[in-house]
Amino acid sequence: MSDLLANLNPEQLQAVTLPPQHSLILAGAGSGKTRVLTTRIAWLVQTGQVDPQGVLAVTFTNKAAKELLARLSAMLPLSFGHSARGMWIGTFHGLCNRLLRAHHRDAGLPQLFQILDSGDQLAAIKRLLKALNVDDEKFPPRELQHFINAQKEAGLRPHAVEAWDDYTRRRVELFAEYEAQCQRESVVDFAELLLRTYELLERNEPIRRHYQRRFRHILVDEFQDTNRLQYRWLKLLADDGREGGACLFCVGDDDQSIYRFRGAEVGNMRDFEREFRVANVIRLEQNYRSHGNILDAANAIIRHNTARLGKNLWTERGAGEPIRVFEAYADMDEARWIVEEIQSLVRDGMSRSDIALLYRSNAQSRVLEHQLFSAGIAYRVYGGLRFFERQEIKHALAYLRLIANPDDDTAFSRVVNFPTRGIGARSLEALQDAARTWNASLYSTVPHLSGKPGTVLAQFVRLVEDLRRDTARLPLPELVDHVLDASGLRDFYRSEKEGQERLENLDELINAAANFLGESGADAEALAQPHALLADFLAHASLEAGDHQADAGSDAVQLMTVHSSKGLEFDVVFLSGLEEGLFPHENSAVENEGLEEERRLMYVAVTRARERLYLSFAQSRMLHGQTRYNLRSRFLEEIPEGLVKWLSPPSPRGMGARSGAGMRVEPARGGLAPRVAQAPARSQDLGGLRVGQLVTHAKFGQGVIVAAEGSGADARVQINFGSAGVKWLMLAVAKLSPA
DNA sequence: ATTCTTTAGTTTTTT
DNA sequence: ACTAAAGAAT
Repeated sequence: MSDLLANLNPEQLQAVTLPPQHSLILAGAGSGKTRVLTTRIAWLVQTGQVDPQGVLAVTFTNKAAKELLARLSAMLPLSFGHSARGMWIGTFHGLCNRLLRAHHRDAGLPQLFQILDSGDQLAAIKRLLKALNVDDEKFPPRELQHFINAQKEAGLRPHAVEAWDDYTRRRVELFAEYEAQCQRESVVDFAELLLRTYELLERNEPIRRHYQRRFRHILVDEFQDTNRLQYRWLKLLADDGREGGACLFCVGDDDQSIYRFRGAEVGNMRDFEREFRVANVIRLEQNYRSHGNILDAANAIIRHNTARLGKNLWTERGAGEPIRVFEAYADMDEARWIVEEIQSLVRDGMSRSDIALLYRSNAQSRVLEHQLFSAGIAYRVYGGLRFFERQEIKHALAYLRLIANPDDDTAFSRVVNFPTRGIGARSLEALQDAARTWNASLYSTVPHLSGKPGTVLAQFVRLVEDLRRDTARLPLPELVDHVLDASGLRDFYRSEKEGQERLENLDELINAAANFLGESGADAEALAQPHALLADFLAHASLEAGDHQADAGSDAVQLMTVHSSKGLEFDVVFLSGLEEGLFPHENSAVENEGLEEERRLMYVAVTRARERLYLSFAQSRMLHGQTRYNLRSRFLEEIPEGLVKWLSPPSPRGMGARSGAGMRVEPARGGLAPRVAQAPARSQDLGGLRVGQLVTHAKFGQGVIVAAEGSGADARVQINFGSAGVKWLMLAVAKLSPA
């Protein structure tokens, strides 16, 4: 046990050994958050304060859950008499799935209910709109999806939604129709998993009491990312914080809350503190990751935010290197410079996988990839399609879903004519109409159909019936294998010219099934029911879409958005595109507190770096097919000058005023040919001004000329004033002077 | 049923 | 500029 607590700093030790009371741990970036969480659990168990089955640990991602479990298993070896077995460790959605399977009857669901991922949900909504003859221009499916999820996350069923206008009233009706459709098809979307579980616990006292008594300690990771419903869910399980309820131990960092746009509610941290009368708030401020200069920069940036719980990171490591800042003429030059810098780092012995290239939006990866590719540097982009989201995998899963649950109309529609078997839109429309009148699923309506469409469809139904019969006694991997062949999917992709990779992925699906079987620890009884096991596998596929296509093993430079870099760390970090409009993103200006979220994002980006941090921006950048001229990001201004080393001489504020001369750090070769943007011919008469130039306006301050039109007395210029916005000004009226 | 054409959208993403 | 998805034509 002394082992367990050794090497913790005083704050970490305090957090780990807190008495059984509600606690909030404000864990700064790199402060050993996961360590505190795992050690706390291990300590509680080893000191006999709680049985493993009294522990519930909730995370947001499967990755985090796995890491928690792995580290706990290492800390609590079986020989000690305790182990991680019996604990409930998982994501909110994973745990809800588990609860709903266990109590499906009380939750009003069939045992083999299926889970819709976002794509499935969207398809289901589109199908619904079509069936109800709703104009999808007036009610865009995506918007409706967002609306429905927002209601569910607010804990509202259709009857409880307040609608003041006709439009919302109609959306609420559609919400109700959507719910009816899901119930009919025995499917559950992500938000429904949470809401259903919440309602189950709220309405069913015996079940609620059972879990309230069982879980003595509830630990929550990344608490700043919880949404309203998740917070209420926790409150319910912890019996509202009452005497005798579970202890809540929430770990989070309000400064790293970057998912407001998808419903995360930082306010939950304050609410938790108040509603649970949290006496123990512990700040973990010692950072074990980054050098001093990097931390100082991060602290300086985040200090500009007002709504904070307050925290200041410090380190015992030295100041380290200054932060390197580079200004490029164009996005291409920026990328080229980054690549040259990487080449020199690699020459000095740095491994590529210790280098990360971060950017605000995915579109920015293109230029970087292009330059890396030409230079022959191995790189890996995070954030593409994930395994279970691939087309061929989704098709295979749809067949499997039909075996487990023939009423799943989403799965039915997906593969009824894939591979094509002559079932066109007309036949399907007839089937949909019939299904509506019979109030039954598409699958079960087929026998009621007559005529030619009836016979082709009946063949499809027979195919699925055969699949179900022939796989009833097969082990899961063989079951999948059989379905791939009998469905014709394999044949289809074999005949496709580009089908090779898809075939490999299909084989990989068999491996995934085998792995799942191995990890599930299914006993003989479970093995005897392959179709129940199949339902579990399908839930797994929906809940865990698989890794992004990144081979962790290979030595490649890592490219990703700032969002997906959260939780990771690298020796060297390049943060590119630090320009107004890009980072902070222009859309954030109109959002409530949007700028503060952007700043938190910047804070996350900066704190990813261990040793060295590069910040760069470009005067001009191609975006949506147009060259844009941006000012440099205000976040750069927020870093104290003393921490920074300019690799190019700093221009007044932003850019444009400088010509190509005087670049202090010359790139090895290729050069950064001064690439002053060519103004369009029609805008030459601008009295000495040109597109891309930096100017000063009495009221709006400094800005950069983005475009121009007209001439003489009519000449107008469009100027990007950064925080003051983008404006069209008459040259004759506005007093502009070159900055 | 396949192939060509048009159109809209293009911040961030997990479950 | 580029893509994905819907629509129209063959």
